This record gives sequence, structure tokens and C-alpha cells, in this order.
Amino acid sequence: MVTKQEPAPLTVGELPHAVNGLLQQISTHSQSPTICIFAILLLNDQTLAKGEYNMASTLLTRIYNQFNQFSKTEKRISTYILNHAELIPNMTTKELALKADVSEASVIRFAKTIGIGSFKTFKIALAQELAVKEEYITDFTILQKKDSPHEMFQKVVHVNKNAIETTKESLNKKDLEEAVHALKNARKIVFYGIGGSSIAAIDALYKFTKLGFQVEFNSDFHYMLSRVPHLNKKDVFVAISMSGKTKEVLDLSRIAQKKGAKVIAITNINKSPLYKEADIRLATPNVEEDFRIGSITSRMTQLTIVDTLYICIFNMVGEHVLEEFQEARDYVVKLRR
Amino acid sequence: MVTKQEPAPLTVGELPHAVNGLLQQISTHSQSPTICIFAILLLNDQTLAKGEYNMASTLLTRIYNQFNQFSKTEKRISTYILNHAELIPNMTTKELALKADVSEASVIRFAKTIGIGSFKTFKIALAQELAVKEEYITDFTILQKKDSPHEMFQKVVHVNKNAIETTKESLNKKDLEEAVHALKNARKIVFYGIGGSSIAAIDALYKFTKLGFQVEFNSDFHYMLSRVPHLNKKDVFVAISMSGKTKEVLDLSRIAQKKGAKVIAITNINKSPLYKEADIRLATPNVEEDFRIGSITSRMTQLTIVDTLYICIFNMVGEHVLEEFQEARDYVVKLRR
DNA sequence: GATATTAATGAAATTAAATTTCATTAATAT
DNA sequence: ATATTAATGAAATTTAATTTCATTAATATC
Repeated sequence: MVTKQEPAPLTVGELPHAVNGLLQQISTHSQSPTICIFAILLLNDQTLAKGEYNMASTLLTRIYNQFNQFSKTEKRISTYILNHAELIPNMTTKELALKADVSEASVIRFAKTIGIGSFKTFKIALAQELAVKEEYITDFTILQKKDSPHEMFQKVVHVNKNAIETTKESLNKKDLEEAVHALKNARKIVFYGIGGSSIAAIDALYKFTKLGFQVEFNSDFHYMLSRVPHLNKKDVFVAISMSGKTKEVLDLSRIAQKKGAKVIAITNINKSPLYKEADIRLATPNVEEDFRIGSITSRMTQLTIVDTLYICIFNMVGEHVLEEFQEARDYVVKLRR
Repeated sequence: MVTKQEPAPLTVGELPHAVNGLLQQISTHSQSPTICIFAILLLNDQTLAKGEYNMASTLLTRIYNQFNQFSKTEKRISTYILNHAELIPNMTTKELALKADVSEASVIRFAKTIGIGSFKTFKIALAQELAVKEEYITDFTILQKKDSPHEMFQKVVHVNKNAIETTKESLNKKDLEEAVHALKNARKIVFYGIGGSSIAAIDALYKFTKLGFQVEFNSDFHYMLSRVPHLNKKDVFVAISMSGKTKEVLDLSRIAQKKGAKVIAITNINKSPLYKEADIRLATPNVEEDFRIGSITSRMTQLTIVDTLYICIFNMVGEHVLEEFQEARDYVVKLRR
């Protein structure tokens, strides 16, 4: 096996030249940068020479390393902090005291014990430290009976963001391009989804209406049964189903296909019938969900894909369509006067 | 009184020279730095090139972009913040008020103007933003004409995640608890939203139906005009409007309130009529969106709040309701055999 | 083992900081 | 010119953090 050669770190003397080159690239490729925030990590060999000492470690590392030297009250506090780090910056001393089953004064003392002048400063320092961490420390995926509404809110934010991020893992570049191409040239676009997936269908309907496309969606399956047979090879049928096994979605997809329409499926990457049979597959990830709660995160992945399709078409069609839309809105405003 | 001159931002051409000078200073004063992390904020006028669209922006960018719409007091505060961003997280309202030569109340108001629920939260959000070290050469918030579908997909993922995250900055803990309490004890819950906000209304309708609540939503405003007057003080009306100025939403909210129903608003934190008049405000952040593209990210924030309400109520009501729902689903499956 | 001293701890009081309220002034609409 | 609305700062109130004080626990000394 060939070992990857580690990049040699820059010396201080090489810095101006290297940074200059980077800035030239920015200047070249960004005519009018809005904001460009970047940090440069200058990592030097951290094997310390004789007489040198490591003066820095992260806050959480310090808490973890000093755990055994803590009193039992300090241990309770640090255990809670280490397990719920992301929640701490928005907590009061009272809230943390309650959660850790200690007094507020102990919380204040703990901040001082760990080397921070005040709990307020501790929270800000922790917030900054967590902002640069790529993974979460707090296990946000477990919903607990005793969670406060705010804690549940934090968890919802986390799992929704995570779901959207995992869409990157499932969606195929080429499939997306094919879908965009098919939609762009469609005479008519019909969307269909049931239950939670109907949210994405309605959202798509709304967005593509704004883009000026001839679109259709109705939650009434029987009504759709009388509409879909009128599709032809110039049309696109967008089937949205997390599982890919929803009977009504499958039935309509098959009819549309029989009529020559291109069937785009927004469905989980797996071996479902819809996944197998669709002409174009926009794969959503298999986000694991407690079946009791029902689908929340998967809807976010569907909506992100719908957003992407909309943005892609919008970018192609350009501002002309927008102008028409704006005219309509202005007209409505006028009518109200 | 002498007006303070606004800081002129660096042009791209001036960057290499300025950074070079900074690096020389580092080289001179640090013989063997272990870690040296710094960030450079380059604020520029967001004059977009033809074919470019703005999909979202950071806190400091928001402040910078909205600068011209600020009152003179707001301008003083934002000027100070933009010039001393790193200092703000550790300042009190009094300190910032003194530095900016405004009142403390104005500082509190400014945080709300910029879309953050409190000054305390503003400080934490700013601290986190400043701590982020990710190196952006491509600005994920700017949509460019030449972007491929995959690149646009990456951008959509980024701004949608970011929008959900910023919901933490605006939603107030206490408001959430009040809303959860009101919903839990409601005899009937009516949802209403128009356009993009109707997606969140439909999603809420679907979720609270599953929880066993008596719920209602219809996109037909006139139909709702005949339904809402039948509400009473045991009921809850959930108004969903990003801007908080949508006439139909306002009208229905006022009728509901007149009938004694509790009005919960899911709306942007600002001075809109809906925000002022609602009994309970679930504040969504002012995610800055290019009006030409329309609201994408704000819908994600609304849906996240709806998810949170659902999860909170679900957690309280317990699995009992789920069993009833599961029975209904099993029954449907049986009917198909 | 008893006693004295020190440390840990929580309740309560105090202080600090944030936020809201109220009155005044400025800006805008009619 | 007048009325209305918005902006603003001072002051009051509320929230949150911190300090103080008394009690209990742990440790050291005899």
C-alpha cells in the first residue's frame, strides 16, 4: 500500500508568498466577492522541544481530563456539560443547576474551577469552541420524555439539518442533470405524493407554477386516475414517495409511463418498486426515523430536492419568468387599492 | 455633532498588500508559533453580477446589507459592530451603548431588528459565526449563472441547513413553552397561511390530525371567513406568515382574537402587524432571500417550528395516540386485502 | 476516637445585565 | 398646520449571575 505523503507545513517565512497566491486566486475568480471569511491554520510540528509546554487545549478536553480531580458535585456538572455541550450556551445557571441536580452557586464555582472567569464567559467560549467542531457532542437523536420544549427544538433542528446534509450522500449528479433536463423541456409536469410526501408535491406545484410551467397535482387519487392517462411523451410525471412502495403512487407512475411520459421518482435509495421502475431516480437517503414519530426528516430531504430542481430551472429560465410573476403580484396589489 | 465616517472596505486589489503587512507583523513577533488562527472579514458591497442571485447571508452580512435601511441610531450601532465584531460577544448592553453613543434600549431593539430574539442570543450567534474556520473560496450563498446542477444542489443544501440553524437565534424559549401549552389544551386548532406559508400550514394540519386533534385548514380565504367566527376561547388559531403583513392572515387572526381564540403567529421577528398583535409569537429568523427567487429557506424555518410543536405535543400525549393511529393504518391495510 | 480546621455545598441575598415601559421628540402622512 | 406613527432615551422592572452566609462534610491533628 502506498502511504499518502503528508503535506509539509509552511514555515513562517513562506507565509506571505503562499497567502499572496491564494488571494490572487480569489481576486481572479471572484469579481465582486460579497463576504469571504477564511482562517488560516498555521500548524507547526507539535512535538515540543525541551522546555516547551503545551499551553492550549480545548475547554471540553480540559473538563474531561480533569474529571477525576473533581468533587462529586463538579463531576455531576461536568458530566452534564460533556453530554449536552450544545445546549449549554443557551442555558441559565438555574437551568443547568436543575439539570445537573446541583446549586446555582456550584455552577458558578465550576466555571471558575475550569479556568473561566464567569459562567457567562464560559458559555461564550463553549459556543465558539463548538462552532468549529464538525460533529455534535450532544446526542440529539434521542427524544426523552423529560425533555423541555427547548431541548426538543434543539433536537429537531439537529436532525433536520442532518437529514438535509445526508441528501448529498444519496443524490447522484447525473440523475439530477437528467431530471433538470427533462423538466426544462416538459410540456406539462404532474406531481403526486401521499401523506407527508404530498407536502413536497404541493411545494413543487407552487414553485413550478411560479416558473410558468403547466403543472398539476391533486391529492384525490381518483381524480388523478382520470388525468394521468392524458399525458404523453412530452410530459413529466414526478412521483414522490419515501418508501417507493405506495400503491397509488406506483399505479399512477405506471400509467404515466405507459403513456410515454418520463417518470421522475423522488424516493429513498433502495430496491423499492418505484425506485426500480422510474425513468429517472432522485434518491433521498434512508434517514432512520422512529416509526412512531412518523416522517419528518425525510420530508426535508424531499423538499431540498424540490428546491434544487426549482433553483436549477430558475437559473436556466432566467429573470424573464420572474418579471411575469412580479407583474401578476403588482396587479393584485393594484386591485386592492 | 460630528458624524462618524463610515469605514471604507478594502477592495480586492488592496487585499494582498494589507494581508502581507499583517503577516509580516506575525513573523516579526512570533518566532515559532504553534497555532495562530485569525480571520479576516472582507465586507464588500453586494453588487451582484448579472445572472447572480443571493440565497442567504450571514449575520454580519445582513447587518452590512441592511445598513442603508437603518435609522441613524441603528447605523451607529451596526457601524460599531462591524468594526469591532470580535469584541461584541463579551460586551454588555451598557458597554455597547456607550461605545456606539446610543441608549441601551436601542441596542436591545437593534438585535431584534436584525432578526435575533435577544441581545444575549445575538452575542452567542456572533461568537459562533466568528469562530467558524471553514475556508470558503466558493460563496455558497451566491447562485451563479454558470453553476452546474450539482453545484446548485450543494448550495441549496448549505442555505437550507443554515436557515434551520438560524431558527435557534430567533425562537424564544418561553414563547415555545406557551405555544405548546396552548396547543395541548386546545379544543380545536385552525391553521392558516398563504403561498409558501401554506406548505407549513398543511404540514401542521397533517401532523396534528395524527395526534388526534380537531384541526382545520383551507386555502380558500372566503371559506375560512365563514369558519373562523365560530372559534371561541378554547380554540387556537395558528397564523403562518413570513412577512407578518399578509392581509388575509391578518384579517383571520383578528377575527379569531375577537372571538377569544388564542392566536399563535409563526412569523419573522420584526415589527409587522401580525408580530405585534399575536398572543403568542413563534419567531422565525429574518433569513435574507433574493426576492426574485422567492422564499425557500424561510419555509424551512417554518417547518422546523411546526416539527418542534408536533414533537413536543407528541412527547406529552404519549404513545396512546400513536396506537390509535396505528390501528387506523392497520385497518386500511386490511381493507386492501 | 475526639476535636479542630478546612473544604464543599446550597439557600438566600445582592449585584449585574437585559429587557420592558413610559414619556418625549422626530418623522411622516393627511 | 395638524394628526398620527415611529424612533429614542430614561427609568423601572425583570432576569440572570454572582456573592455571602450558614450548614454539613471531609480531613488533619492530637
